Amino acid sequence: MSGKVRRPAPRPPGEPKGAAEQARTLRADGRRNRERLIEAAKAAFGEVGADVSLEEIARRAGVGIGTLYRHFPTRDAIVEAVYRREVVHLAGAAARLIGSMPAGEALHQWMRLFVDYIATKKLIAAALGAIAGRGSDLYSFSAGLIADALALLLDRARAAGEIRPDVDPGDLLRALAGLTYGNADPGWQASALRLIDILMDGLRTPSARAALTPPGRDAPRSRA
Amino acid sequence: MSGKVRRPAPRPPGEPKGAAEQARTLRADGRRNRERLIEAAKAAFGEVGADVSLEEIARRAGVGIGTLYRHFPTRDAIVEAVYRREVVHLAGAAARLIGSMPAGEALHQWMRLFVDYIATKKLIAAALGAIAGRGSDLYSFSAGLIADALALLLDRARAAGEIRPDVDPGDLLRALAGLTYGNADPGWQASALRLIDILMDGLRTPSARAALTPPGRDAPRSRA
DNA sequence: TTGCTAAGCGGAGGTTTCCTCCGTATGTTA
DNA sequence: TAACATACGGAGGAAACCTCCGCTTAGCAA
Repeated sequence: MSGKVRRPAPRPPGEPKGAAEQARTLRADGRRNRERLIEAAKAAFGEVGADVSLEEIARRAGVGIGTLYRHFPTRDAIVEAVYRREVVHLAGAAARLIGSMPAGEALHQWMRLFVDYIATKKLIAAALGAIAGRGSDLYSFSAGLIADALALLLDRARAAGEIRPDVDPGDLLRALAGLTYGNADPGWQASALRLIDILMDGLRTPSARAALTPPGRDAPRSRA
Repeated sequence: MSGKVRRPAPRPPGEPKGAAEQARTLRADGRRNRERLIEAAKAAFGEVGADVSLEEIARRAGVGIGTLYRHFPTRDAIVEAVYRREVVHLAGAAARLIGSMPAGEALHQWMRLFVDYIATKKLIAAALGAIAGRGSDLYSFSAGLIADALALLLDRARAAGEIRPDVDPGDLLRALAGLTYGNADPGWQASALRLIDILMDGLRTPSARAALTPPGRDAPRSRA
Protein backbone atom coordinates (compact mmCIF):
# COMPACT_ATOMS: atom_id res chain seq x y z
CA MET A 1 0.00 0.00 0.00
CA SER A 2 2.84 2.36 -0.73
CA GLY A 3 1.92 5.73 -2.16
CA LYS A 4 3.61 5.58 -5.50
CA VAL A 5 3.58 3.00 -8.23
CA ARG A 6 6.48 1.69 -10.28
CA ARG A 7 8.45 4.61 -11.67
CA PRO A 8 6.72 7.89 -11.06
CA ALA A 9 9.70 9.95 -12.26
CA PRO A 10 10.74 8.50 -15.63
CA ARG A 11 12.51 11.67 -16.70
CA PRO A 12 15.66 12.31 -14.64
CA PRO A 13 17.19 15.76 -15.09
CA GLY A 14 20.26 14.37 -16.84
CA GLU A 15 20.73 15.22 -20.49
CA PRO A 16 19.22 12.96 -23.19
CA LYS A 17 22.53 11.19 -23.72
CA GLY A 18 22.76 10.42 -27.43
CA ALA A 19 23.63 6.88 -28.42
CA ALA A 20 26.84 7.87 -30.20
CA GLU A 21 28.06 9.94 -27.30
CA GLN A 22 27.99 7.13 -24.79
CA ALA A 23 29.26 4.54 -27.26
CA ARG A 24 32.40 6.64 -27.48
CA THR A 25 33.53 5.81 -23.95
CA LEU A 26 32.20 2.25 -23.77
CA ARG A 27 34.53 -0.64 -23.39
CA ALA A 28 34.65 -3.12 -26.29
CA ASP A 29 32.65 -5.84 -24.59
CA GLY A 30 30.21 -3.26 -23.37
CA ARG A 31 29.58 -1.98 -26.86
CA ARG A 32 29.15 -5.52 -28.13
CA ASN A 33 26.65 -6.44 -25.47
CA ARG A 34 24.73 -3.25 -26.00
CA GLU A 35 24.43 -4.06 -29.68
CA ARG A 36 23.34 -7.60 -28.93
CA LEU A 37 20.68 -6.37 -26.55
CA ILE A 38 19.17 -4.02 -29.10
CA GLU A 39 19.21 -6.77 -31.70
CA ALA A 40 17.58 -9.23 -29.33
CA ALA A 41 15.03 -6.67 -28.24
CA LYS A 42 14.02 -5.93 -31.80
CA ALA A 43 13.55 -9.63 -32.52
CA ALA A 44 11.69 -10.19 -29.28
CA PHE A 45 9.33 -7.28 -29.86
CA GLY A 46 8.56 -8.73 -33.23
CA GLU A 47 8.09 -12.35 -32.18
CA VAL A 48 6.59 -12.08 -28.73
CA GLY A 49 5.05 -8.63 -28.68
CA ALA A 50 5.62 -5.23 -27.16
CA ASP A 51 5.33 -6.59 -23.63
CA VAL A 52 8.14 -9.12 -23.64
CA SER A 53 9.76 -9.44 -20.27
CA LEU A 54 13.13 -7.78 -20.01
CA GLU A 55 14.60 -11.01 -18.71
CA GLU A 56 13.53 -12.72 -21.92
CA ILE A 57 15.38 -10.08 -23.89
CA ALA A 58 18.49 -10.51 -21.77
CA ARG A 59 18.30 -14.27 -22.23
CA ARG A 60 18.01 -13.96 -26.00
CA ALA A 61 20.97 -11.61 -26.05
CA GLY A 62 22.97 -14.08 -23.99
CA VAL A 63 23.70 -11.62 -21.20
CA GLY A 64 22.63 -11.28 -17.60
CA ILE A 65 19.71 -9.18 -16.51
CA GLY A 66 22.09 -6.88 -14.70
CA THR A 67 23.83 -6.07 -17.96
CA LEU A 68 20.56 -5.18 -19.58
CA TYR A 69 19.68 -2.82 -16.75
CA ARG A 70 23.07 -1.15 -16.83
CA HIS A 71 22.67 -0.28 -20.48
CA PHE A 72 18.97 0.49 -20.37
CA PRO A 73 17.77 1.61 -16.95
CA THR A 74 14.12 1.54 -17.98
CA ARG A 75 11.97 -0.35 -20.42
CA ASP A 76 11.39 2.86 -22.33
CA ALA A 77 15.12 3.22 -22.82
CA ILE A 78 15.46 -0.03 -24.71
CA VAL A 79 12.35 0.57 -26.76
CA GLU A 80 13.68 3.95 -27.73
CA ALA A 81 17.04 2.44 -28.63
CA VAL A 82 15.41 -0.05 -30.99
CA TYR A 83 13.40 2.68 -32.59
CA ARG A 84 16.34 5.05 -32.99
CA ARG A 85 18.33 2.27 -34.55
CA GLU A 86 15.63 1.64 -37.13
CA VAL A 87 15.48 5.31 -37.99
CA VAL A 88 19.23 5.61 -38.36
CA HIS A 89 19.32 2.48 -40.45
CA LEU A 90 16.59 3.72 -42.72
CA ALA A 91 18.25 7.09 -43.18
CA GLY A 92 21.64 5.51 -43.77
CA ALA A 93 20.19 3.13 -46.29
CA ALA A 94 19.55 6.06 -48.59
CA ALA A 95 23.25 6.71 -49.12
CA ARG A 96 24.00 2.99 -49.41
CA LEU A 97 21.31 2.45 -52.01
CA ILE A 98 22.41 5.45 -54.02
CA GLY A 99 25.92 4.08 -54.13
CA SER A 100 24.92 0.66 -55.41
CA MET A 101 22.20 1.20 -58.00
CA PRO A 102 20.62 3.75 -60.35
CA ALA A 103 19.09 6.68 -58.52
CA GLY A 104 15.52 5.87 -59.50
CA GLU A 105 15.88 2.30 -58.36
CA ALA A 106 17.43 3.53 -55.12
CA LEU A 107 14.43 5.73 -54.46
CA HIS A 108 12.12 2.83 -55.15
CA GLN A 109 13.92 0.43 -52.84
CA TRP A 110 14.10 3.01 -50.13
CA MET A 111 10.38 3.56 -50.20
CA ARG A 112 9.94 -0.16 -49.74
CA LEU A 113 12.24 -0.03 -46.74
CA PHE A 114 10.10 2.76 -45.39
CA VAL A 115 7.23 0.32 -45.11
CA ASP A 116 9.37 -1.99 -42.99
CA TYR A 117 10.21 0.96 -40.83
CA ILE A 118 6.58 1.81 -40.27
CA ALA A 119 5.91 -1.81 -39.39
CA THR A 120 8.56 -1.67 -36.68
CA LYS A 121 7.24 1.63 -35.51
CA LYS A 122 3.76 0.23 -35.13
CA LEU A 123 4.96 -2.82 -33.35
CA ILE A 124 6.50 -0.85 -30.56
CA ALA A 125 4.07 2.01 -30.85
CA ALA A 126 2.34 1.06 -27.63
CA ALA A 127 5.44 1.47 -25.55
CA LEU A 128 6.69 4.29 -27.71
CA GLY A 129 3.59 6.41 -27.43
CA ALA A 130 4.40 7.20 -23.85
CA ILE A 131 7.93 8.28 -24.67
CA ALA A 132 7.00 10.37 -27.67
CA GLY A 133 4.40 12.10 -25.58
CA ARG A 134 6.88 13.06 -22.88
CA GLY A 135 9.84 14.31 -24.85
CA SER A 136 9.16 15.22 -28.42
CA ASP A 137 12.86 15.35 -29.30
CA LEU A 138 12.73 11.72 -30.33
CA TYR A 139 10.02 12.47 -32.83
CA SER A 140 11.72 15.47 -34.37
CA PHE A 141 14.98 13.54 -34.45
CA SER A 142 13.46 10.81 -36.57
CA ALA A 143 11.37 13.09 -38.74
CA GLY A 144 14.40 15.20 -39.60
CA LEU A 145 16.63 12.27 -40.47
CA ILE A 146 14.03 10.70 -42.67
CA ALA A 147 13.12 13.90 -44.45
CA ASP A 148 16.79 14.48 -45.23
CA ALA A 149 17.22 10.98 -46.58
CA LEU A 150 14.20 11.31 -48.80
CA ALA A 151 15.32 14.70 -50.08
CA LEU A 152 18.70 13.26 -50.98
CA LEU A 153 17.17 10.37 -52.90
CA LEU A 154 14.84 12.66 -54.77
CA ASP A 155 17.64 15.04 -55.69
CA ARG A 156 19.74 12.29 -57.16
CA ALA A 157 16.91 10.69 -59.06
CA ARG A 158 15.87 14.04 -60.42
CA ALA A 159 19.40 14.93 -61.43
CA ALA A 160 19.69 11.61 -63.24
CA GLY A 161 16.55 12.44 -65.13
CA GLU A 162 14.79 9.36 -63.86
CA ILE A 163 11.83 11.06 -62.20
CA ARG A 164 9.70 14.03 -63.05
CA PRO A 165 11.23 17.31 -61.94
CA ASP A 166 8.22 18.63 -60.05
CA VAL A 167 8.20 16.22 -57.10
CA ASP A 168 8.40 17.78 -53.66
CA PRO A 169 10.02 15.80 -50.81
CA GLY A 170 7.37 16.92 -48.36
CA ASP A 171 4.60 15.79 -50.66
CA LEU A 172 6.16 12.41 -51.16
CA LEU A 173 6.69 11.91 -47.44
CA ARG A 174 3.07 12.75 -46.84
CA ALA A 175 2.09 10.31 -49.53
CA LEU A 176 4.14 7.56 -47.92
CA ALA A 177 2.71 8.32 -44.52
CA GLY A 178 -0.75 8.29 -46.04
CA LEU A 179 -0.19 4.92 -47.69
CA THR A 180 0.76 3.41 -44.37
CA TYR A 181 -1.57 5.25 -42.05
CA GLY A 182 -4.23 3.55 -40.02
CA ASN A 183 -3.68 0.06 -41.32
CA ALA A 184 -3.59 -2.74 -38.80
CA ASP A 185 -4.72 -5.85 -40.66
CA PRO A 186 -2.25 -8.50 -41.85
CA GLY A 187 -2.52 -7.65 -45.52
CA TRP A 188 -1.51 -4.08 -44.95
CA GLN A 189 2.17 -4.42 -45.64
CA ALA A 190 1.72 -6.17 -48.97
CA SER A 191 -0.86 -3.64 -50.02
CA ALA A 192 1.40 -0.75 -49.14
CA LEU A 193 4.23 -2.27 -51.14
CA ARG A 194 2.00 -2.64 -54.19
CA LEU A 195 0.88 0.95 -53.88
CA ILE A 196 4.48 2.05 -53.68
CA ASP A 197 5.26 0.26 -56.91
CA ILE A 198 2.42 2.12 -58.56
CA LEU A 199 3.46 5.41 -57.04
CA MET A 200 6.99 4.87 -58.27
CA ASP A 201 5.72 4.27 -61.79
CA GLY A 202 3.92 7.57 -61.59
CA LEU A 203 7.06 9.35 -60.50
CA ARG A 204 9.20 8.14 -63.37
CA THR A 205 9.82 10.19 -66.48
CA PRO A 206 8.52 8.61 -69.70
CA SER A 207 12.03 7.84 -70.88
CA ALA A 208 12.99 6.19 -67.59
CA ARG A 209 9.82 4.13 -67.72
CA ALA A 210 10.56 3.06 -71.27
CA ALA A 211 14.10 2.10 -70.27
CA LEU A 212 12.80 -0.47 -67.79
CA THR A 213 11.21 -2.92 -70.22
CA PRO A 214 13.49 -3.26 -73.34
CA PRO A 215 16.59 -4.90 -71.75
CA GLY A 216 16.15 -7.92 -69.51
CA ARG A 217 15.56 -6.38 -66.08
CA ASP A 218 11.80 -6.15 -66.19
CA ALA A 219 11.26 -7.36 -62.63
CA PRO A 220 12.45 -4.56 -60.35
CA ARG A 221 10.99 -6.14 -57.23
CA SER A 222 13.51 -8.93 -56.79
CA ARG A 223 15.03 -7.76 -53.52
CA ALA A 224 13.37 -9.14 -50.39
CA MET B 1 11.80 -19.48 -17.44
CA SER B 2 8.59 -20.63 -19.05
CA GLY B 3 8.23 -20.17 -22.78
CA LYS B 4 5.48 -17.59 -22.91
CA VAL B 5 5.14 -14.24 -21.24
CA ARG B 6 2.08 -12.75 -19.59
CA ARG B 7 -0.93 -13.01 -21.89
CA PRO B 8 0.03 -14.21 -25.32
CA ALA B 9 -3.59 -14.59 -26.51
CA PRO B 10 -5.40 -11.35 -25.69
CA ARG B 11 -8.14 -11.90 -28.25
CA PRO B 12 -10.49 -14.72 -27.30
CA PRO B 13 -12.93 -15.77 -30.02
CA GLY B 14 -15.95 -14.46 -28.08
CA GLU B 15 -17.84 -11.53 -29.55
CA PRO B 16 -16.84 -7.97 -28.60
CA LYS B 17 -19.56 -7.76 -25.96
CA GLY B 18 -20.80 -4.16 -25.97
CA ALA B 19 -21.02 -2.37 -22.64
CA ALA B 20 -24.78 -1.89 -22.78
CA GLU B 21 -25.38 -5.52 -23.57
CA GLN B 22 -23.72 -6.86 -20.48
CA ALA B 23 -25.03 -4.10 -18.22
CA ARG B 24 -28.50 -5.36 -19.03
CA THR B 25 -28.07 -8.57 -17.08
CA LEU B 26 -25.89 -7.20 -14.27
CA ARG B 27 -27.13 -7.12 -10.73
CA ALA B 28 -27.55 -3.69 -9.16
CA ASP B 29 -24.43 -3.85 -7.02
CA GLY B 30 -22.51 -5.24 -9.92
CA ARG B 31 -23.48 -2.36 -12.13
CA ARG B 32 -22.61 0.11 -9.40
CA ASN B 33 -19.18 -1.35 -8.81
CA ARG B 34 -18.46 -1.51 -12.49
CA GLU B 35 -19.29 2.15 -12.79
CA ARG B 36 -17.14 3.01 -9.79
CA LEU B 37 -14.22 1.11 -11.26
CA ILE B 38 -14.36 2.98 -14.55
CA GLU B 39 -14.62 6.27 -12.70
CA ALA B 40 -11.69 5.40 -10.46
CA ALA B 41 -9.65 4.17 -13.40
CA LYS B 42 -10.19 7.39 -15.32
CA ALA B 43 -9.11 9.46 -12.33
CA ALA B 44 -6.14 7.21 -11.65
CA PHE B 45 -4.96 7.31 -15.26
CA GLY B 46 -5.08 11.08 -15.06
CA GLU B 47 -3.38 11.50 -11.70
CA VAL B 48 -0.88 8.68 -11.62
CA GLY B 49 -0.34 7.83 -15.27
CA ALA B 50 -1.19 5.14 -17.75
CA ASP B 51 0.64 2.48 -15.76
CA VAL B 52 -1.24 2.68 -12.48
CA SER B 53 -1.42 -0.66 -10.79
CA LEU B 54 -4.76 -2.37 -11.03
CA GLU B 55 -4.76 -2.78 -7.26
CA GLU B 56 -4.54 0.99 -6.90
CA ILE B 57 -7.58 1.36 -9.12
CA ALA B 58 -9.50 -1.21 -7.11
CA ARG B 59 -8.54 0.57 -3.89
CA ARG B 60 -9.69 3.92 -5.22
CA ALA B 61 -12.97 2.40 -6.32
CA GLY B 62 -13.41 0.88 -2.87
CA VAL B 63 -13.72 -2.67 -4.16
CA GLY B 64 -11.56 -5.77 -3.95
CA ILE B 65 -9.08 -6.71 -6.59
CA GLY B 66 -11.18 -9.75 -7.38
CA THR B 67 -14.10 -7.54 -8.29
CA LEU B 68 -11.97 -5.57 -10.64
CA TYR B 69 -10.78 -8.69 -12.39
CA ARG B 70 -14.29 -10.07 -12.71
CA HIS B 71 -15.45 -6.97 -14.53
CA PHE B 72 -12.27 -6.41 -16.49
CA PRO B 73 -10.26 -9.56 -17.08
CA THR B 74 -7.32 -7.68 -18.56
CA ARG B 75 -5.78 -4.25 -18.24
CA ASP B 76 -6.75 -3.55 -21.82
CA ALA B 77 -10.37 -4.16 -20.94
CA ILE B 78 -10.52 -1.43 -18.35
CA VAL B 79 -8.59 1.01 -20.50
CA GLU B 80 -10.98 0.37 -23.33
CA ALA B 81 -13.94 0.85 -21.01
CA VAL B 82 -12.68 4.25 -19.93
CA TYR B 83 -12.12 5.26 -23.50
CA ARG B 84 -15.50 4.03 -24.71
CA ARG B 85 -17.15 5.89 -21.90
CA GLU B 86 -15.48 9.12 -22.93
CA VAL B 87 -16.57 8.66 -26.50
CA VAL B 88 -20.15 7.92 -25.55
CA HIS B 89 -20.19 10.85 -23.21
CA LEU B 90 -18.84 13.18 -25.86
CA ALA B 91 -21.34 11.99 -28.44
CA GLY B 92 -24.21 12.16 -25.96
CA ALA B 93 -23.23 15.66 -24.93
CA ALA B 94 -24.20 16.88 -28.37
CA ALA B 95 -27.88 16.14 -27.80
CA ARG B 96 -27.74 17.49 -24.25
CA LEU B 97 -26.13 20.73 -25.32
CA ILE B 98 -28.59 21.23 -28.15
CA GLY B 99 -31.44 20.85 -25.71
CA SER B 100 -30.15 23.43 -23.27
CA MET B 101 -28.76 26.30 -25.32
CA PRO B 102 -28.82 27.96 -28.75
CA ALA B 103 -27.50 25.72 -31.50
CA GLY B 104 -24.45 27.84 -32.24
CA GLU B 105 -23.47 27.93 -28.60
CA ALA B 106 -23.99 24.17 -28.38
CA LEU B 107 -21.61 23.62 -31.27
CA HIS B 108 -19.06 25.85 -29.61
CA GLN B 109 -19.26 24.12 -26.24
CA TRP B 110 -19.09 20.74 -27.86
CA MET B 111 -15.90 21.59 -29.67
CA ARG B 112 -14.42 22.58 -26.34
CA LEU B 113 -15.45 19.23 -24.94
CA PHE B 114 -13.72 17.61 -27.87
CA VAL B 115 -10.44 18.98 -26.59
CA ASP B 116 -11.02 17.30 -23.23
CA TYR B 117 -11.73 14.11 -25.07
CA ILE B 118 -8.47 14.27 -26.97
CA ALA B 119 -6.67 14.92 -23.71
CA THR B 120 -8.11 11.73 -22.23
CA LYS B 121 -7.36 9.85 -25.38
CA LYS B 122 -3.74 10.91 -25.28
CA LEU B 123 -3.40 10.04 -21.65
CA ILE B 124 -4.30 6.45 -22.20
CA ALA B 125 -2.97 6.33 -25.72
CA ALA B 126 -0.02 4.23 -24.66
CA ALA B 127 -2.17 1.41 -23.42
CA LEU B 128 -4.78 2.04 -26.06
CA GLY B 129 -2.40 1.85 -28.98
CA ALA B 130 -2.07 -1.87 -28.53
CA ILE B 131 -5.81 -2.43 -28.49
CA ALA B 132 -6.56 -0.21 -31.43
CA GLY B 133 -3.93 -2.04 -33.40
CA ARG B 134 -5.49 -5.43 -32.74
CA GLY B 135 -9.15 -4.80 -33.34
CA SER B 136 -10.00 -1.75 -35.31
CA ASP B 137 -13.68 -1.96 -34.36
CA LEU B 138 -13.01 0.27 -31.37
CA TYR B 139 -11.63 2.95 -33.61
CA SER B 140 -14.46 2.87 -36.11
CA PHE B 141 -16.94 2.78 -33.25
CA SER B 142 -15.63 6.01 -31.81
CA ALA B 143 -15.06 7.71 -35.15
CA GLY B 144 -18.61 6.98 -36.21
CA LEU B 145 -20.22 8.20 -33.02
CA ILE B 146 -18.26 11.41 -33.03
CA ALA B 147 -18.85 12.14 -36.68
CA ASP B 148 -22.59 11.69 -36.13
CA ALA B 149 -22.60 14.00 -33.16
CA LEU B 150 -20.76 16.68 -35.04
CA ALA B 151 -23.06 16.37 -38.03
CA LEU B 152 -26.07 16.78 -35.77
CA LEU B 153 -24.67 19.90 -34.15
CA LEU B 154 -23.80 21.41 -37.49
CA ASP B 155 -27.24 20.69 -38.90
CA ARG B 156 -28.98 22.41 -36.05
CA ALA B 157 -26.71 25.40 -36.02
CA ARG B 158 -27.10 25.77 -39.76
CA ALA B 159 -30.87 25.43 -39.57
CA ALA B 160 -30.94 28.12 -36.89
CA GLY B 161 -29.01 30.39 -39.21
CA GLU B 162 -26.19 30.76 -36.70
CA ILE B 163 -23.38 29.46 -38.87
CA ARG B 164 -22.49 29.77 -42.51
CA PRO B 165 -24.27 27.23 -44.69
CA ASP B 166 -21.21 25.89 -46.47
CA VAL B 167 -19.54 24.06 -43.57
CA ASP B 168 -18.86 20.36 -44.08
CA PRO B 169 -18.81 18.04 -41.03
CA GLY B 170 -15.80 16.17 -42.37
CA ASP B 171 -13.88 19.37 -42.85
CA LEU B 172 -14.63 20.57 -39.37
CA LEU B 173 -13.65 17.25 -37.84
CA ARG B 174 -10.39 17.37 -39.71
CA ALA B 175 -9.87 20.89 -38.48
CA LEU B 176 -10.47 19.83 -34.89
CA ALA B 177 -8.12 16.90 -35.24
CA GLY B 178 -5.55 19.20 -36.78
CA LEU B 179 -5.81 21.69 -33.93
CA THR B 180 -5.11 18.98 -31.43
CA TYR B 181 -2.64 16.90 -33.34
CA GLY B 182 0.90 16.35 -32.24
CA ASN B 183 0.83 18.55 -29.19
CA ALA B 184 2.35 17.21 -26.00
CA ASP B 185 3.45 20.26 -24.03
CA PRO B 186 1.44 21.54 -21.07
CA GLY B 187 0.14 24.65 -22.80
CA TRP B 188 -1.43 22.65 -25.56
CA GLN B 189 -4.93 22.41 -24.14
CA ALA B 190 -5.29 26.14 -23.51
CA SER B 191 -3.95 26.89 -26.96
CA ALA B 192 -6.38 24.51 -28.60
CA LEU B 193 -9.27 26.09 -26.74
CA ARG B 194 -8.26 29.55 -27.91
CA LEU B 195 -8.02 28.33 -31.48
CA ILE B 196 -11.47 26.82 -31.19
CA ASP B 197 -12.88 30.15 -30.08
CA ILE B 198 -11.37 31.73 -33.15
CA LEU B 199 -12.58 28.96 -35.41
CA MET B 200 -16.07 29.31 -34.00
CA ASP B 201 -16.03 33.02 -34.73
CA GLY B 202 -15.16 32.21 -38.29
CA LEU B 203 -18.03 29.78 -38.57
CA ARG B 204 -20.70 32.22 -37.43
CA THR B 205 -22.88 34.15 -39.82
CA PRO B 206 -22.50 37.95 -39.61
CA SER B 207 -25.89 38.33 -37.96
CA ALA B 208 -25.15 35.68 -35.34
CA ARG B 209 -21.84 37.35 -34.59
CA ALA B 210 -23.53 40.70 -34.19
CA ALA B 211 -26.11 39.20 -31.87
CA LEU B 212 -23.45 38.16 -29.39
CA THR B 213 -22.25 41.60 -28.28
CA PRO B 214 -25.36 43.86 -27.83
CA PRO B 215 -27.05 42.14 -24.82
CA GLY B 216 -25.07 41.36 -21.68
CA ARG B 217 -23.80 37.85 -22.44
CA ASP B 218 -20.52 38.81 -24.03
CA ALA B 219 -18.45 36.14 -22.30
CA PRO B 220 -19.40 32.85 -23.91
CA ARG B 221 -16.57 30.91 -22.28
CA SER B 222 -18.08 30.68 -18.77
CA ARG B 223 -18.45 26.90 -18.59
CA ALA B 224 -15.43 25.06 -17.21
C1' DT C 1 -42.29 -10.07 5.72
C1' DT C 2 -39.51 -14.10 5.43
C1' DG C 3 -36.63 -17.45 3.34
C1' DC C 4 -34.11 -19.13 -0.62
C1' DT C 5 -30.65 -18.92 -4.11
C1' DA C 6 -27.71 -17.38 -7.52
C1' DA C 7 -24.94 -13.43 -8.47
C1' DG C 8 -21.47 -10.87 -6.77
C1' DC C 9 -17.77 -9.59 -3.34
C1' DG C 10 -13.15 -9.60 -1.33
C1' DG C 11 -8.57 -10.67 -0.45
C1' DA C 12 -5.00 -14.36 0.61
C1' DG C 13 -1.47 -16.21 -1.76
C1' DG C 14 1.07 -18.34 -5.81
C1' DT C 15 3.36 -16.76 -9.93
C1' DT C 16 5.80 -13.62 -12.67
C1' DT C 17 8.27 -9.48 -13.49
C1' DC C 18 10.93 -5.69 -12.02
C1' DC C 19 15.12 -3.86 -10.42
C1' DT C 20 19.25 -3.44 -7.15
C1' DC C 21 23.47 -4.82 -5.29
C1' DC C 22 27.92 -6.66 -5.02
C1' DG C 23 31.45 -10.24 -5.74
C1' DT C 24 33.76 -11.90 -9.96
C1' DA C 25 35.72 -11.57 -14.58
C1' DT C 26 37.86 -9.17 -18.31
C1' DG C 27 39.42 -5.37 -21.37
C1' DT C 28 42.82 -1.63 -21.27
C1' DT C 29 46.83 0.94 -20.18
C1' DA C 30 51.53 1.47 -18.72
C1' DT D 1 52.98 -8.61 -17.45
C1' DA D 2 50.71 -6.25 -13.64
C1' DA D 3 47.36 -3.25 -11.89
C1' DC D 4 43.22 -0.97 -12.34
C1' DA D 5 38.91 0.38 -13.91
C1' DT D 6 35.05 -1.10 -16.26
C1' DA D 7 31.65 -4.37 -17.18
C1' DC D 8 29.38 -8.86 -16.20
C1' DG D 9 26.02 -11.98 -14.00
C1' DG D 10 22.57 -13.54 -11.18
C1' DA D 11 20.68 -13.95 -6.39
C1' DG D 12 17.08 -12.03 -3.98
C1' DG D 13 13.65 -8.63 -2.19
C1' DA D 14 9.78 -5.74 -3.59
C1' DA D 15 5.89 -5.10 -6.35
C1' DA D 16 2.34 -6.30 -9.61
C1' DC D 17 -0.45 -9.74 -11.78
C1' DC D 18 -4.09 -12.94 -11.51
C1' DT D 19 -6.78 -17.08 -9.58
C1' DC D 20 -9.58 -19.30 -6.46
C1' DC D 21 -13.01 -20.03 -3.11
C1' DG D 22 -15.62 -19.06 1.16
C1' DC D 23 -18.71 -15.24 2.54
C1' DT D 24 -22.32 -11.65 1.61
C1' DT D 25 -26.34 -9.75 -0.40
C1' DA D 26 -29.70 -8.40 -4.06
C1' DG D 27 -33.74 -10.07 -6.12
C1' DC D 28 -37.63 -12.96 -6.10
C1' DA D 29 -41.50 -16.05 -4.65
C1' DA D 30 -44.79 -17.29 -1.36
